[in-house]
Amino acid sequence: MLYSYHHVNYKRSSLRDNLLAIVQGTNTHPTAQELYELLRNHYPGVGLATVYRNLKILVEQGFIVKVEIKGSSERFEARLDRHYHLICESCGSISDIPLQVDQDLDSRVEEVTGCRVIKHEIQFFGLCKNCR
Amino acid sequence: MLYSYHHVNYKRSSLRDNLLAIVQGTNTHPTAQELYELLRNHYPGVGLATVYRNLKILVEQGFIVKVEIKGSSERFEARLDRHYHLICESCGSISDIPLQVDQDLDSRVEEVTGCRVIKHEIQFFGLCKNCR
DNA sequence: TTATAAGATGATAATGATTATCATTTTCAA
DNA sequence: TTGAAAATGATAATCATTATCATCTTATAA
Repeated sequence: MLYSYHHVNYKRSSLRDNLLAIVQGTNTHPTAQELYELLRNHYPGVGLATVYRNLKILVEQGFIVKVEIKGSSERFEARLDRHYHLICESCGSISDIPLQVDQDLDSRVEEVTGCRVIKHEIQFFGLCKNCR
Repeated sequence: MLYSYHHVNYKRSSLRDNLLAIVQGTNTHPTAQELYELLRNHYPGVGLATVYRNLKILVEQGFIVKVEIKGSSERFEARLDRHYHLICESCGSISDIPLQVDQDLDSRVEEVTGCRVIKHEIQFFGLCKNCR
C-alpha cells in the first residue's frame, strides 16, 4: 500500500518503519547521529545519509517533529501534541514540560504587535532533575 | 585603557567599536554576513573571520547578544533586556515583541518538573506587519 | 619616545552538520 | 514479471562557523 503526501509516492521501507519505531520509543529527543547508531543494531550497513533522508520524510509525513535547540544538532521526537522543552545547561538533555500550552498568548501578541501569529514555542533553560 | 573580562585583556580596536555601533544602531537582528557587508563600507579590507571573532568578543563582554533562530544563521542584537521574538515565516525577519517577560513562568515550571529553571525564551511564528 | 609583549587582523584551511549526487538495488502496481 | 519510481550506500558538496598562522597594531613601562 502506498501512502502519499506532497509530490511523492513513498514506497514502504522497513528501515524507515524501524527508524520511526525508534523515535516513537524514546523521549530523549535523539539526534540523527544517535538514531544512526541505534539503527545500526538492526541495519549494520546503513548510511548516515539514509537516516537523514528518512527523518526528513517522516517529518514531512507528520509522523515525527524536528526539534531545533540552540547550540545542538537537530533533534527528533514523536510527540505530536504541542508542548514546551527544558534544556539542561549541564548535561544538554532535553525534557518535555508537563504544562498546558498557553493558547491566549498568540492572540495577545497579535493585539500588541499587529502581526499575524500562528504559533509560539518556549524553551526553558536550567538543570534537569539529575543535574540539579 | 584596557578593559578585561574572562581570561583576556582586549585591546581597543576601532573596527570592533564600529561593529558594536552598527549592531546598536539597528533592530533587524543582523547576521554576521550582513554585518560584514555593512562594515566593509568603513573597512573595505575587513575579513569575515574578523567579524565573527569580534562578535564573539562583544557577546562575551556583554555588549551584544547572540540570537539563535531555527532555520537561520546566528543573529545579533544590542538590546540587553529580556524580550521575546517573532519570526516572520514569509520574509524571515525577526521583530521584538513589546510584551512583559513572564517572571512567574520559570517558578511554575520548577514546581511542575522538579528541575531548576534559570530562564526561558519564547519565539512566536507568523507574519510580520509588512507580510500579513 | 621607544621597545616589547599581547592582541588584532586578513587570508585561508579546517571543521561539523546537513544535503546533493549517482550508481545500484528494491518495491509495487499493472 | 516487468518497468517505473523510490530507496539505499558511498561519497562529494555545501554552508556557517571556527582555527591557524604570519603579519600588523596597540598599550604599557622603561
